[in-house]
This record gives sequence, C-alpha cells and structure tokens, in this order.
Amino acid sequence: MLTRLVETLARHGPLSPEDHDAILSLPVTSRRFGAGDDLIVEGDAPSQCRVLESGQAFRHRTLPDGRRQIMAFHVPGEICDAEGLLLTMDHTVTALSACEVAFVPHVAMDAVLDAHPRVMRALWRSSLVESAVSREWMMGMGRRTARARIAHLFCEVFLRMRAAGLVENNRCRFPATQTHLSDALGLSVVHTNRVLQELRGEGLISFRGGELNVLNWSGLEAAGEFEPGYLHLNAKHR
Amino acid sequence: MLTRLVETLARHGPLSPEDHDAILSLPVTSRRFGAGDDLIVEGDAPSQCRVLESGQAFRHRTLPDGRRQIMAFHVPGEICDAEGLLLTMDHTVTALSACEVAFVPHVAMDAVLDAHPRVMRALWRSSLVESAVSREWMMGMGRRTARARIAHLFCEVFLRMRAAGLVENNRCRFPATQTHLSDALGLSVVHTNRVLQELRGEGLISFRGGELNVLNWSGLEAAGEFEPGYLHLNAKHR
DNA sequence: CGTGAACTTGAGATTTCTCAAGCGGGGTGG
DNA sequence: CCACCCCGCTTGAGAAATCTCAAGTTCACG
Repeated sequence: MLTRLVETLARHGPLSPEDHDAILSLPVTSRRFGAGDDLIVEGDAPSQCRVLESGQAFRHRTLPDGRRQIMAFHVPGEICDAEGLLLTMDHTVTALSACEVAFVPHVAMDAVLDAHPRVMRALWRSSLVESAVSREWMMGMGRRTARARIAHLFCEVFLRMRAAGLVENNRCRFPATQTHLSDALGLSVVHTNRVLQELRGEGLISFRGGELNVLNWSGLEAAGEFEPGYLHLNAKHR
Repeated sequence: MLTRLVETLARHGPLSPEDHDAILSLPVTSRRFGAGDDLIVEGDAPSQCRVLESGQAFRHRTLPDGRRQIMAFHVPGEICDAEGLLLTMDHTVTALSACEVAFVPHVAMDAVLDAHPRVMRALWRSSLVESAVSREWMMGMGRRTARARIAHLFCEVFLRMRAAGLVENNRCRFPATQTHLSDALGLSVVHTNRVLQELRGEGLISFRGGELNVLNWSGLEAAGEFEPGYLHLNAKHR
C-alpha cells in the first residue's frame, strides 16, 4: 500500500530493511477525494495521517473576508498532515486534483516512529525540507517580481514532480487554476493572467488543461531566479 | 548550561526526568557573538548545534543583487540551526543582538535523540511550529497590507518573548532596525518608516532603542489581524 | 567635533490591484 | 439535442499601495 511513502521517506534518510517492513505493515485504509474536497481542515486534531498516494493537494488558509493564501502544494508520496501528529491543524489541506489518500492511525504511526528512530528522522527531515520550501516562497513573495515568482513556482513543481517520477517529456500534471497560482503567490488573478501570457509568449512554458509543459528549462530557471538547492533533492543524507 | 533549551523543549512535549538529564549532560561549549555576527552561513554543513542561550538572531538569505529576505527571528532558548542536523544550511543565521550561543556536537545530540524518542519528538515539534510561523508570514506577505504585516510581526515577537519569560511591563528587547523589519516583511525601508509612524501615532506601540513597548495590545492585534493560534504556545502536547 | 548608521521626509515612478465586462467551453436539465 | 449557465480565462482602464531616488536630520560613538 504505502510503497510510495516508503520511496519518499527513503529519499530523506537511510532506512534499514526492518524500517521498510515496519512502514509497509502499517495499517492503512484508503479513500478517494475529488478535486476541491478538503482532506483535513483548520482546527482538526486528527487521529490519522493522510498520505497522498496519487494526485495533488494544497495547504491554505482563508481570512474572514475571503483573502486566501496557499502555503504549499503537495505531490504524490508526501504525508500532507504530518504536523497533525504533534499539533492541531492551523490550516486546511484541499485536493487540487482527484486524489487517492491512505489513512494511517496515529497510534500505529507513533509506535513505529518510537521504535524506529531512522523513520522518525526521515519524517522529520521531510518536514525540514518543507520548511525550506516555505522560506523560498517567502523570498519570492517578499523580494521577487510577479514574473519571477510564477516562473519559480513552475520550476519547483516541475522538479518535485520529477523527483516523484511523474514527469514525462518535460510535462507534468498541475491542475491549478490561475486563481490557485494567484493565491499561492500573493497576486491578483488579473496580474497573474497577464504575466502568464508573457511567459507563454516567450516560449518558456505552456500551461493548459491542468498540465505544465516546460518548453525552455534554462529560460524558465533564469526568469524565476531559480536555484534548486533548497529542495534538498539530491543531497546525501546527513 | 542548557537549562533554557530544556525549558523550551519541555514546552514542546512531555519529557521524563531521564530525558531532562540526557539533555543537561550534553557536552557544551559556549561562545559569544556580537550583533551582526553570523552564527552559521548558507552552505555550511555543521557538526554542532547552536542553541541561543541569550540574545536574538535571525535567518535570512540575500540574492546576488542585494535583495535580502529575513525568514525568521529567533528568541532565546531556541536551537537556531536544528535543520543543520539533517540538512546543509540553505540560508544564514545572524545575531540580531549580542548573543550567548551554546554549541552541542551533533554526535552527542544524535545519540540522545535516538535513545530518547520524546526528545526527538519535542525537537521535531519545535520545527513544526517554526513551519507554522513561516506559513503565517506567507499569509502576511501575500495577503496583508504593510500596516497589518508590521503590527502582526510585533504581536508575534512580543508573544514569543513573553513565552520565553522576557517581557516586563509590556516591554521586550527587539533590536531590529527598520531595515530588518523591511527585509522581514518584504517592504521598502521608506514605507516601513511611514507605517511605523502611523502605528506610533495611534498609540499602539513604541519602538526605539532596540526595545518594543506594546502600549495597546488589543489595538495592535486588531491592526495586525493577529490570531495567536499558529504559535501553538499553550496547546497541550498531542 | 567628526563620522556613519539609522531614521525621516519629499516627490515622482511603478507595479500591482480593483472594478467591470466579455469570451469560451463543458456540463446539465429540459 | 439544444439552450443555458457557470467557471475559468481574458481584456481594458483607472486607482492604490508601495517603490525608488535623493537629500536632510539625529544621535551614538570614537
């Protein structure tokens, strides 16, 4: 069941065969969600972990008057409410596309984590990488132009999807609307739309039908001032 | 030595007496830094943890052309390079004020973490709270006005300093310059200055001589659309 | 008393926003 | 099978927040 999760965790730290087995024998129930369904909402104190087996999701929070901020996108293989193990949810996670989600009871997860320090470390490391991604988003929202922010986001999603083995021919699924992009980047939809046209016009990307197609990687990287280090993708585990 | 760290970790999870002892008997060397000194810089793969025993610090990254983004402020008691245990540093941490920093070798720390799952969890939880703070900053930079962002930052620093026992008479140390504030909030110094005058003019705060004085808490909260939940300060551990 | 960093102020320039409206395709009820 | 509707995308145009440039002031410190 959780093979995708094992792959993801293994990318975050060396796991022994026993660690593998422990994860794979975790009790799981699987459930499907449609695009736009909430996987978990602000204020919840969950008793299960949600693992994204397939599909994409996003974290977000909405202010009373409707202003929304998207804080992260999730790619298959990731636990999208890991903080729920230790904290009450302070934001909502919603399906961006149709998703298959594996539910793992916290009690079982806790037992594995306490008995297998390497697994806990791997999960911890994955939260640390998420933090690094957040910081990079801050860099963008605080100090980059709309154009760079959009290009940067595309670079990031593309690389993370590739790491999950979900890029083919420089294409990957990314069914975000322009409203999603705007809310992720702190822009208005109108402006996002205009900048998107610019990027398309320059032949850097195509972005239609829920699919991102990178036509000119180095151009896109340059436009986004993108440096992949913060994703810690290939770093040997330390 | 590490009593402050123990306090901080204990706020993040129940620790047994043995856990306490394990932390307190960690080997430590202490060092002083002046304001503006780097505690650790981007690209480092440290072999020690840095614990802020006193003073404040901030995380930041600077783009080639000089645009700087501050991603977090640190308050005494926090480990300011916890991610260094598992990751190469992707940003720099610099002293905001004069600091006293305790250095703990990773080998020793690792041993304690593996032998004491509750300690690892507490440390992990503290990274998760840092993430929550990052998300709140994103909310601000993406969707709040300059005024709300500044007020919000003051609320946050004030509450975190209070949690560390460092507020007296509604005052706490916060020796950030207006340039620091600007770089943390994604604003220009000029604009920061003007908004600051506004907040002062309304009698919400005073902010001089490296000291923050909250004159009207509820007014400041309102101006910042501040809701303290994301700090997870009083939450019972889960 | 000189110097530099931090803070202030003025004023014009930009980016980005808001409001408003039109377009287009897919999905649905009649 | 068609008409309608809604959501997402696009465009236009004026408005607002914020930025940049430039210069002056203040204050702590040597």
